Amino acid sequence: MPKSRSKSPVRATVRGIADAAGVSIGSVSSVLNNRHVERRISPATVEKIRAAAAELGYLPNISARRLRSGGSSKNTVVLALITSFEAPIPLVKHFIAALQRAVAAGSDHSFSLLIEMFPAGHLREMPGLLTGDHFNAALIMNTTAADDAFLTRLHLPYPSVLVNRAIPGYASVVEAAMTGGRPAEILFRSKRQRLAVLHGSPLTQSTRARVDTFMQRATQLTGSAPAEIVAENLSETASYEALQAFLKRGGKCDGLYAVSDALALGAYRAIKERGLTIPGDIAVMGVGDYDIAPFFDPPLSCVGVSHRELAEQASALLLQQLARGAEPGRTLAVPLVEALRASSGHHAG
Amino acid sequence: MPKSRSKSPVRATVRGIADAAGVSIGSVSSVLNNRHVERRISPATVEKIRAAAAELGYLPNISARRLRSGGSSKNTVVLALITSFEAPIPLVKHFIAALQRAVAAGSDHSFSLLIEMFPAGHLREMPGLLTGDHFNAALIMNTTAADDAFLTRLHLPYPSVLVNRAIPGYASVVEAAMTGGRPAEILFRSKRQRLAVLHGSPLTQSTRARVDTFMQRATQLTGSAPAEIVAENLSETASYEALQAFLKRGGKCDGLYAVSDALALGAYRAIKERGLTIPGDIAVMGVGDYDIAPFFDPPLSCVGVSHRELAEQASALLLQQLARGAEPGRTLAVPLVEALRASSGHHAG
DNA sequence: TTGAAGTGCAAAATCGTTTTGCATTAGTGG
DNA sequence: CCACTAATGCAAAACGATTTTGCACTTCAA
Repeated sequence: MPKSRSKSPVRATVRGIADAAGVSIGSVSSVLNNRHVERRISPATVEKIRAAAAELGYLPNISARRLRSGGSSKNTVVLALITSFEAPIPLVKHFIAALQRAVAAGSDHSFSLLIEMFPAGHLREMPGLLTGDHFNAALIMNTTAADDAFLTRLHLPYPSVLVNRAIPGYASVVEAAMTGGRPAEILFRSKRQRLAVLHGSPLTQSTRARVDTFMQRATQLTGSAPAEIVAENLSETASYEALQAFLKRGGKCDGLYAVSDALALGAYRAIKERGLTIPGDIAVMGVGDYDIAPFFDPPLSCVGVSHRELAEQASALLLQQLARGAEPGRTLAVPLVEALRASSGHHAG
Repeated sequence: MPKSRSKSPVRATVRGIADAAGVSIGSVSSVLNNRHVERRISPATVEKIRAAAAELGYLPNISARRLRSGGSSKNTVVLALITSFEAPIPLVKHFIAALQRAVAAGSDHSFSLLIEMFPAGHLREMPGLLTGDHFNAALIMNTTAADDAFLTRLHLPYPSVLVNRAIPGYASVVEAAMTGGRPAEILFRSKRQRLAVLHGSPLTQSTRARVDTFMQRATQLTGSAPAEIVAENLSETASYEALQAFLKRGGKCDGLYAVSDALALGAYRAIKERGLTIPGDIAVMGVGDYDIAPFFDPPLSCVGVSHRELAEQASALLLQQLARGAEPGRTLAVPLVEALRASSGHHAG
């Protein structure tokens, strides 16, 4: 006779089903995996077990299952991609791809990729973050200042790489410093004198840097500070409305730096609707985070890091940490790439 | 004295470390979790254990860890998003978001989301797919015909929902049938007589349906079969080149249906470069899979399913299956939505 | 010298599953 | 009625980790 645990609320485990059906857990497992024929379980018993399983709403515990029958994927390394819900997903896509490539390229382990999302500012509440019992290593992006403060205070007990955030003690991959400086130079060389910068709200560590370095270099070159146009959020629509309002109230500029391509796209519409031309009346620079920037009308000039490159470096750094044990937290700067197209007055590309 | 297992190659487990350091596994665990101070492990022992762990390149087995110290997330349900590498990722984004919303909305379980990618046509080789020991339920998209055949033959032993594929026995969410018919009607009503359809290669089950229904309805309305323009792949560039070639060799049309927005964007460029206008010379219809279609120049008219809606329905269906046990494989058709904008000769939106 | 307090670590229990070996019962032929 | 096979399903041993318990030793004070 199978021993019963006699716990008050029957949990939906093999043991719970076994108790409910009055059989042993071995039999339950056999039936649940459709091995009942080769294990020679009688039809009546199979039926009893199936009924009990359905009744209890059984769902197998994946951890237990993998632990027991690991097979080839015995010690699977679990990689987590941790990002806030508000993330620009095109970036996420590159990370998924880069991790997959890095993993495929060469490794004795087998990997699986977990996506964890948290509401911006609430990283600390993510289950498993502190105990490290959900993954072996993590790639963390799109954190807010509050999240960063939290990470600074408590060092995570497993390999982790931050994207576009430099925090002491962590490995990180960031975009090169002059992301804002180059656009200022390019617009200036294109004979623009009244510059403006367009950004969303709130500013992150990296967009803040873009705005600041642009302001600084632009002021240096043109002798006057650029206008700062702030959209309500990071969407095309918000950008469109912000620039429309700027132009309507008589704002003037002949060179515009949008700190994301989504903003640039919204700006395009506002400029054209106003009857102005690109780059004739206003030259526009973006950062190259949309793959389709070359298909804007006119094609958008960009200065920024390649998302693909950023993702590639971050993945590599993570796997290195995993392989070599505790690597000192190194910060890697990804170099800028320029793509000059028609929107800045260069010939179409 | 701790008992040793004396296995030839020392594996990187707590036991392996314990053997190497000559201590018990309990002590190893304490040190590895930085509990050594409250567990009163001597500094010398701590050092020995740390050295052995580093030497062996220890990585904790996540399954074992979760199994033992599950805590609140004791029975975590693992949801997998399975897609081919070649997937249009914008869709993936919607699924991630929809699953997260559905899960947050109401459930007694805690969930975690796994992303699994496979090379198109090689779904069958995915580890854990048949045994079901990697996840509790799966949402499967972007399969090829070969993958579909495989799924037909072997029924997966856990709840699963297919996206844009109808296979007997599986629950699935597909776009409504007339995705191609409506664009034909809209272009015809807009006084276009020489229609054309632009698609990539290879055709999937759903793009094939779009092309076919368009062809059929267009022929019915205009009295002649539309031209079929085939791009080499699904990219903007391929589309640009295909339409450019078509126009260069004297191909004529005044109404174009592109079966994805990426293709439409490439088409825009080819049309404009040729000195033609949209919608004056050629009216264009897309399917609305780019969020930024309203920001095309001119704004792109679309008839298609909302990706958000598709993802929402699929997630809901998956969670229903999970909750109610085995639900009969139901196919859900997501209705079409129309957004008529300037590109089809309607007023700008 | 002896009891108490303190130290360091081994051993055992546990998480939920799968699988292997074995014990029991039923069925059959002589 | 006995022996032998077939049928059935139970018990126990893993899987790799964490946590709790408790034993053996030291050290110290009385």
